[in-house]
Amino acid sequence: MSEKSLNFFGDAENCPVRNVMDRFGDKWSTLVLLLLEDQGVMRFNELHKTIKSVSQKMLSVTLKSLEADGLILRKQYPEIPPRVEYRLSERGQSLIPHIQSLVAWANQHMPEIKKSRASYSS
Amino acid sequence: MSEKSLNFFGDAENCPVRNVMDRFGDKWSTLVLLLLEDQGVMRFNELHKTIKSVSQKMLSVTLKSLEADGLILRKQYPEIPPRVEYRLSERGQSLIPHIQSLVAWANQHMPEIKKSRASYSS
DNA sequence: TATCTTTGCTTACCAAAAGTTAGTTAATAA
DNA sequence: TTATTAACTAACTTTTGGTAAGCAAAGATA
Repeated sequence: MSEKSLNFFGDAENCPVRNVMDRFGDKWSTLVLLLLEDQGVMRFNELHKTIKSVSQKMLSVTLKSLEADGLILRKQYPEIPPRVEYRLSERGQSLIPHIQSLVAWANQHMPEIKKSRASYSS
Repeated sequence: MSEKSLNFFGDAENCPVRNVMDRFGDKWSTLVLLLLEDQGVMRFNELHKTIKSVSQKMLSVTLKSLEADGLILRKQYPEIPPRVEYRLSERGQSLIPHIQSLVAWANQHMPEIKKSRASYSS
């Protein structure tokens, strides 16, 4: 890092860190990606039932933006009632290990972090 | 993954993915961590000047929560005007590589992602 | 024939969270 | 008298996400 990269910190538009976090810092994106990685192909309602706390609205917003970014693929069958399947794209696949490493770190450190948090307020 | 881990998706409190994203999905945390990794020790105003777009309020909120989680260390000198120094803790250090790998991925794929986004709307 | 069911959404409305801006503080040195 | 530093506060705006309702079209049910 240093030198060149530092310039980015000031500039929101071109900052690589902002680019990551603006994209994956939302409430559901990473969850959907990891779930699709785990399950392969899923329909809308399967996702909805598995991630119990997501609303229909937010699920469809999340899926749409993941599709727009080319991270997942959407396949719609011309049937009624409708059938739509979602799966990871190659690009999405390539992202998974990085998310997983972050999640692994969190799993390992969360107990200590929670302790720190608790003692901080006192 | 599979089996056991899947249960977490439904349950916000214990979901490891939510734990990560609730913590680092905010606008400034990762930026501050990477900057401190790069610079070692920084005072409040140095951070503020380097990350030009952050407001004083959000910078202090961010620093406080990073400190509460034990990811950074704060050293205050009993002077006026005040002098406060921030640096990464060991725990914070251990997180850095994971963030960097995510940022590296983003740098590599952002051009394509932006193309996808642009063509999606049409 | 009428209405209910199914799926994958969309829309309008609302509350809460996050972020912005401007103003305040306190001791000292210039 | 003014600038300095690292905050904090209040008032305000923006963003995010949730709720509840509705829709479309075909097939099943009564």
